[in-house]
Amino acid sequence: MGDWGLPPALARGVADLFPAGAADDPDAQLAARLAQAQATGRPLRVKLGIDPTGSDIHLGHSILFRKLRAFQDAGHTAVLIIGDFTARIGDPTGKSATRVQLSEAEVEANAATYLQQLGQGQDPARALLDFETPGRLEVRRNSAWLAGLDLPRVIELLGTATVGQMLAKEDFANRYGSGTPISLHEFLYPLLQGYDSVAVEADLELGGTDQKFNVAMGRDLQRHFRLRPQFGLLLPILPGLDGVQKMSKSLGNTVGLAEDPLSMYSKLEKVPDALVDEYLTLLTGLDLAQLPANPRERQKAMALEVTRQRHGEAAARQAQADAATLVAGAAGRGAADAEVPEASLAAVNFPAKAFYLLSAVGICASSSEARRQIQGGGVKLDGERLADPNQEFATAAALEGKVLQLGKKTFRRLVAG
RNA sequence: GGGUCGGUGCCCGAGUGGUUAAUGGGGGCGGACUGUAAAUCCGCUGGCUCUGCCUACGUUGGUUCAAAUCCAACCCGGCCCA
Repeated sequence: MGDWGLPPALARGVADLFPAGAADDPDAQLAARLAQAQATGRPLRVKLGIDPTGSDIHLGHSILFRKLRAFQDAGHTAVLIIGDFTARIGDPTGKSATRVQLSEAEVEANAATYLQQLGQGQDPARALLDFETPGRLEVRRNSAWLAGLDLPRVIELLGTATVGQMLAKEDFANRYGSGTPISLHEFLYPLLQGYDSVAVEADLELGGTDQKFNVAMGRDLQRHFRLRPQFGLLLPILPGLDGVQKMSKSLGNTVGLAEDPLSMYSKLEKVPDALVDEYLTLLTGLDLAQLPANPRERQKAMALEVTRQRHGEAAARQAQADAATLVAGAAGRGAADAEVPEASLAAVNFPAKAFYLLSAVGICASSSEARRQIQGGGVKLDGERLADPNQEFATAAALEGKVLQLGKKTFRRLVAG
């Protein structure tokens, strides 16, 4: 990755930037366009679209928001597009199957959660985006212009792309090649995303590297509608905690922004060594050269910094200390001192057998699973291994205040209703 | 619309009348080891307050003492043809 002629805060972690033509051409070189914006006093409109298809934002998404924030801080306008309409089609990118379509209500609820997690109405010091400074943020919903498109307009859009172009797109090509169904409406998705760029008159669109096709489509459409085509600035796809696949909720390898400090820290401090520097680059502003060379120390530094961004210095330090205590195996007293999520005994009917307790308290997904975990030796109560799934607890009083542990990293302090 | 092949547990994928929650692999979880990791080894991987009872092989019916396995209709998909 070069510096692309951009200031460090904007250039950090960039995977691709296009077009990249003559250095002094503000239509072909982002650095030149930035200079032009500076000179004319007209900030750039930086577009980032998110489809509210899930309920949580995770670190994989956050790298895009961080970049958007960097543009805000440089004085530009972030145009955050809530894909409330496109979410109902589903972006076929990266999908091996047609996405399930969502209802309007689901989409709305997700959108609200997203904004909250991005920092709307939250402490500005920990907010991901700048919601405060006037002129730095526009939040738009694409149903505003997409829901009312009439058929002639849709046909016009469809006429700007060819089947060949669509099938050249990797995801479609794979699916077509392997005989997996592709619905026609999925071809519409890139066009609609591109049309968003037309509607908001974007100067620049941010996206993951997998968005190149869609971002390029935006340029084509803007040209078609006689607008100045946007730049595309692409960031790497953040690998998930497994270090192999991209971070994605459905793969269960995510760290959510809404997670508590302890679980955030403990997940991050054990990412594969090979990933640590990438996480540092994409998720923090730390100078890699200044960090200790020892991989374990780098993991900790990364985990601490990411947790700090979200939860503040004190909470992050506490999480680090707690994580050390918990994992040291001192589950008994040690864990009792640490910050352990609580689990209510209110829903438990006594007398309760051990396996039932585990599921009733929510630490295991089912009582059968709980039974297996106990039999597998993975469950401890106040540091003592439970051996018998059928062990009975007569009353809640006998359990209150104790810490139930599953494996090495799942703890629940039992509290009365 | 016609022909043909196919729809199995989180995923892939065996299984074609009868010990069975259903071979194997992946993934996941747990144990040992370790740097809280990786690699390796071991165990588990439908549900239920469970020494038993439920629900499962696209859907619905049917044939059988007995079906994921046979029959029918329907739904969904791939490919070829139109």
